[in-house]
Amino acid sequence: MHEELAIGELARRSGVAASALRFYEERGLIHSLRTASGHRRYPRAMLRRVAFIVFAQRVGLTLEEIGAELARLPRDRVPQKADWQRLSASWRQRIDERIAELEQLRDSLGECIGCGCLSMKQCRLVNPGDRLGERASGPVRWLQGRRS
Amino acid sequence: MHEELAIGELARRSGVAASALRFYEERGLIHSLRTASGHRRYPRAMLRRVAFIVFAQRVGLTLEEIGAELARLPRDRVPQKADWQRLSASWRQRIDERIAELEQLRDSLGECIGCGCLSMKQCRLVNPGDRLGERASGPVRWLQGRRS
DNA sequence: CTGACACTTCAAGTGCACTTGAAGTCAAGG
DNA sequence: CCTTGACTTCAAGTGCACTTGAAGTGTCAG
Repeated sequence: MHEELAIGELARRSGVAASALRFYEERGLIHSLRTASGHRRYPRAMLRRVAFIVFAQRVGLTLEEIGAELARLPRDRVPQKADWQRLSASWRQRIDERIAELEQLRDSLGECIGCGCLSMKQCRLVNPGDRLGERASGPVRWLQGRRS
Repeated sequence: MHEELAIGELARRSGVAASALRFYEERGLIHSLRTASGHRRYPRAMLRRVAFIVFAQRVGLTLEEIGAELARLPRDRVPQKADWQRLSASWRQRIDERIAELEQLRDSLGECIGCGCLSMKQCRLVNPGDRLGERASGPVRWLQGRRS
């Protein structure tokens, strides 16, 4: 087993397509060293970085936001467990907010959907007061507050 | 207050842009009657239908899926509370699954992100065994199971 | 040396959910 | 009658996250 990974190997191990990895590099989310012939080589630690990207996407961050998070990692050394934990700490709140929204949505099924309150006078879904940590490209106002 | 709504009125009351309403009509999600001059007129019940669409999107359904759900509504009468509840009943499971995923994600923060298990041998995030009820256009394999 | 296959760049295409713009029509007040 | 604003259609554009294709180079087994 080699010390460094080719793009195909990283793709296979991470489950992320090679084209996506090149795209991430273009966007500055990951970096690569090159062989004399121009082929990308990744240190094994890149696997964890790609993992972070995938997880963060599931949490609902855009690639731009993920890039901003990754920029907070130390550049002078390989990130340690504590570094990753520090970054992902901010996810916790985001996840909790999204869970709260989904629970409210669930508990309101049949109540708000079925009733006449959707004219937005008194429905408790109208102003949940939480920001939604989810990529939602659809129309939002019932349930408030655009993509944040 | 008129018995029927113009598109601007429906847009204002629902918070959904008029252009989006026209788009929904094009996709068959909503329908309109026309005045002699071709302007759209919506019955007040359309407000609830649009509400359903917005809510369903927050739950993570695509417009195509929402259209399929709406097609199950009775066509010979205005949908009643029970009709809407029947449709949204299927959301409950979807919401619960998504909540479970988020909880697992949250509880694994720092544990899986920080550790070395992301080489996908033993990480418990790799095979959560649940289908993710979320539009996720990103790469998926850690955390399994593409968009459905 | 010859295939086969992995890799390279760059441009264009995809899917979803819309939005925007152009060009024109309709409705109501002054 | 004139203007203003809401409406109409149709085509094209947008943002995100990639994917696909073309044309070419590198690597390695036999």
